[in-house]
Amino acid sequence: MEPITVKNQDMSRYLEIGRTCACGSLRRASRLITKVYDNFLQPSGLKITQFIMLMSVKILGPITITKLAQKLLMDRTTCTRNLKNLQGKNLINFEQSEDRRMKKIVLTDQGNEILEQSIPLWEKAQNFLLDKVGENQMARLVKDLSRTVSIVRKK
Amino acid sequence: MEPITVKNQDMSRYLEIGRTCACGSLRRASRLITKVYDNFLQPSGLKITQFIMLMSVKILGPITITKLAQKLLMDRTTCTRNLKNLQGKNLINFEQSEDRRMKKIVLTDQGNEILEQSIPLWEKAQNFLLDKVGENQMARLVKDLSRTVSIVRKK
DNA sequence: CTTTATTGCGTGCATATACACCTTTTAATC
DNA sequence: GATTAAAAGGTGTATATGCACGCAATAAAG
Repeated sequence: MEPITVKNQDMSRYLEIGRTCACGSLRRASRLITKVYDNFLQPSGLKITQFIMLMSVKILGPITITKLAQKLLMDRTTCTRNLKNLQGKNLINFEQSEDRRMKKIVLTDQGNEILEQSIPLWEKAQNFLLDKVGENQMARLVKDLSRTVSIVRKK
Repeated sequence: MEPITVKNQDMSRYLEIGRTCACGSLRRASRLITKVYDNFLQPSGLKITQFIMLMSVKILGPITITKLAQKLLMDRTTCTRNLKNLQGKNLINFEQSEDRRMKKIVLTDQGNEILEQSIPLWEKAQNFLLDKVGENQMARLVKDLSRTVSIVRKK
């Protein structure tokens, strides 16, 4: 019987890892929730990532790629390519700056328009979750995520 | 003054969306935490996604692609391609089943070995987070994520 | 036993993500 | 002012992600 016992012990260790891995939980949830938002946003032609980037540019005004990437905790080169997609859809554009190393990202008129149109769709997704998960639960989750990020980023 | 007032009102609306979007929070956190685990796992040659998939195959035994994808809340075709990478590294393989539609995923010997070797690296990452975030905080986050996923998945 | 539905899987396409490495431009140092 | 350091950005490569569509094998319906 011993081999079986040993095997079972090992298995419970693996199960424990599977249950407790913070990254696994995050990525699983991220995939699921992303799909929810993407589905609701579909009529706008935007995915939630694109919506978030447009919204960020709207809020942070003309901003450089590097700084936007920092705000979104995204690799700069990821940001570059995501922005290129948005430029291809005519939703953002790049302004040449005085400092010729950098360019400033700005929303186009069409970008503003699409963003405005997609906000109600975002609200539908958000409310769908609020209804299901509960307002308190959801607020706590968002807050905990934000706090976790702050702590982990601290050097 | 009115145009400015209106403009500011709109801006606070955008800010509110940016702060409260569950998907934005999740994806930001997911990017950051993924990087933490990927860094710790680097000596193993695995990324956290691959580690999780190997671990899942270890736990769920010989399992079909579709069922593994369901467990991981991952699109089946994503699962297929991720598995193809792992097969390329000789970490998993496919067994032909009686039902010739399906194949069963199994760990190779090398897959078992690499998984075993990478567990201490995963533990380093997990402990790094536990230290920073705190045990209770982290447990709550993982639990909340799991609960959220359960609720959202319910039809 | 044929027809139809379902199940499991693969591929093409597009987006998202990040690392390594490189170029260009500005800032700092001497 | 020349040299060096730092900052901003781009490209190549690789992995991760999911949708639309199609194929083959099995199960269900008639």
